[in-house]
Amino acid sequence: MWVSSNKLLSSRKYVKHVSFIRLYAVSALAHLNFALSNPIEELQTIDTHEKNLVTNHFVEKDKVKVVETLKYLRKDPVLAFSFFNQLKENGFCLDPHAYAAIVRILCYWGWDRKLDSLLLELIRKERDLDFKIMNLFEALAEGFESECSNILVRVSDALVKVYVTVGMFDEAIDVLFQTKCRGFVPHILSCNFLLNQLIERGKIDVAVNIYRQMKAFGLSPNDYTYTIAIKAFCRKGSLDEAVDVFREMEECRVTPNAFAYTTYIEGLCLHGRSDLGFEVLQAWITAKIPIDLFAFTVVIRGFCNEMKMKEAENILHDMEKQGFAPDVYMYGALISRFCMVGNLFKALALHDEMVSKGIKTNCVIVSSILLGLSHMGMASEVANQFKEFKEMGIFLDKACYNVVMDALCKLGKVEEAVALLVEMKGKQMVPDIINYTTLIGGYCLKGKVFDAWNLFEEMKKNGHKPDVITYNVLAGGLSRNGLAQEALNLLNDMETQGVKPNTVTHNMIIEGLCIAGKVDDAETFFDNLEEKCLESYSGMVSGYCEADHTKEAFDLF
DNA sequence: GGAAGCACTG
Repeated sequence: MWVSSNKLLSSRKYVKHVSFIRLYAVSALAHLNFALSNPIEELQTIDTHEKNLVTNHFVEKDKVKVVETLKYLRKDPVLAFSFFNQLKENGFCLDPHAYAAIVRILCYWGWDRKLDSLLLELIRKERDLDFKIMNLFEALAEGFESECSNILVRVSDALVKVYVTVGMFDEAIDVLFQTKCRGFVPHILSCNFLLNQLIERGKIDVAVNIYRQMKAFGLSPNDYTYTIAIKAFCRKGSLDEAVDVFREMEECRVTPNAFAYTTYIEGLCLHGRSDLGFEVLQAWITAKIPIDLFAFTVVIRGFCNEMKMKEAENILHDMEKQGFAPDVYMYGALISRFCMVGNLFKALALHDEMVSKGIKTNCVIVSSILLGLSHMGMASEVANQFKEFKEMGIFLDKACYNVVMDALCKLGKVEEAVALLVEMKGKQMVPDIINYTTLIGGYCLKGKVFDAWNLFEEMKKNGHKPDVITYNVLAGGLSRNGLAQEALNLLNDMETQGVKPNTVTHNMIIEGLCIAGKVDDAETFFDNLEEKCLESYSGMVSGYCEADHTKEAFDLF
C-alpha cells in the first residue's frame, strides 16, 4: 500500500512523512527509539515515575506529529487511513485531535461506512480511552469555520445512527440534543431513525417525549417524522392523538403520504377496529387521497386476526371491482390464516385462484400450507405436497424444509428427515439451529440419543450456538431415555455457555425422567430446584401421572 | 421509512 501511494506524491516533504509513518508502523515501543538505544532494558532500570515522564514527553511530541501527518495526507485517504490503523494496531495512544483529523478525511471523501465503523469502535472502547467521545466534537470544532459545521452535522448524524444501532438510546438522545448548544442542528433523518428504532424496541413513551420536544431543539419534523408519531400513538392505543398528528401536519403544511394514512389504518386494525380501518380506507379512496395497495393488506390482516374471515375475503374480491389487483401478500394473509384454523380446503382453493391469476406463489405461503397440513396430523401429506412443490420448481427455503423434516420425525422417519438435511447442504443451504433442533428431537423420539448427540456436536462445530430450545429438546430426550446424569451434565453445560435454563427445561427433565421410570431421580431434581413456580409443580404432577404414581400426583396437587 | 412462515411444556 505504501508503495502504490508513493507514486502519487513524491516531494521531499512526503519522504519525510513516509519515514515517520514507517517508524511508527513497527511496534508500540518503536517511538521510544528516538531517545533510547536499548529502550526495553533502559526502561527497566528507571522507576515508573521517570518512565511515565519519558514516555509522555515523546508521546506528546508525537501526537502533534501524527495530526500534522494526517493533515498532510488528506489528499491520499487510503494512505491516511492505513497510517491511522497502523498506529492503532501498534498501541499508539491516539487523542481526540488525531481522531478529528482522520474523521475530517473520511467526511471529505464521503467514506460513510468507514466513519460508522470508526465511531462504533470508539464507542466500544470508550471506557479504555482517556477522553470522552464528546471531546471529539470539541476537536472537530477547532477546524476551519467553513467546513466545520458541515462535519459536525455529519459526525453527529453518524454517531446517532451508530448509538441507535447498538441500542445505546440515551447516548443517541444526548448527541441529538446537545447539538443545539454547539450551534448546529443534525439532519431530521437521524432523529427519525432514532424515533423509529425506539418504537421498534417498545420504548414508545420515550419516542413520544422526543417527538414533543424536538421542535424546541430546532428540529423540523418532516412527513416521515409525523408518520412515526402516528405509529407511536397507535401502538400506545392513543388513536385520538394519532388523528391530532394529521391536524398538526396540516398546520405545518406537510402533506401526509401513503405511509401516514396506512399507518393510521394499521393502528385501528391493531386495536380490534378493522371494520373502522376499512371504512376509513374506503373513505380515503373515495376522497382520492393517495393510498397504496399495502393498506388493503393491512385491513385484510386485521380482519384475519379478528377471525372475521368472510370480511377479509370480501375485501380481496371487492377491491378488484374497484380496479385494484390483489397481490401475493393479500392472498398470503388469507391462506395462512385459513391454514392456521384448519380450513385447508379453503386455503388451497385460494392458492389455486391466486396462481390462476398469474400471481406467483412463494416459499412463505408454501410453508404455511405445509404447516397447516402438519397441524391437521397429515404428516405424510406434508411430505407429498413438499415433493410436488419442489417438482414445480418453487424455491423452498429452510423453513419449508423444517416443516417437512418435523413431519417426518413425527412419523418416526428420522432417517428420511436427515436425508433432507443432506439435500439442503447439497443445495448450498446452510441449516440453522431450528433445523438441527428439529432433527435432534427426531432422533430422541426414536431413542437414538447418540445420533442426537452427534448432531448437537455437528451443529456446534458448524458455528451454531444452541439456544434454550435446543437444550430443552436434548435435555428432554436424554431424560426420557433414562440418561439422568447426562441430562444434568447438559444443564451445567448450558449454564457455562450462558444459556439460562427455564421452567420448560426443568419440566422436560422431570417429565422425561418419570416417563423413563426414574421417578426418584425426578423427585430429587424437583426438590433441589431453587425456585419453584406453579409450572414446576405442574411438571412434577404430570410426571407422576405419566409414571402412574397417581396418589403422589394428587398429594402434590 | 412499511409486508408473512419453521424447533421445547400444556
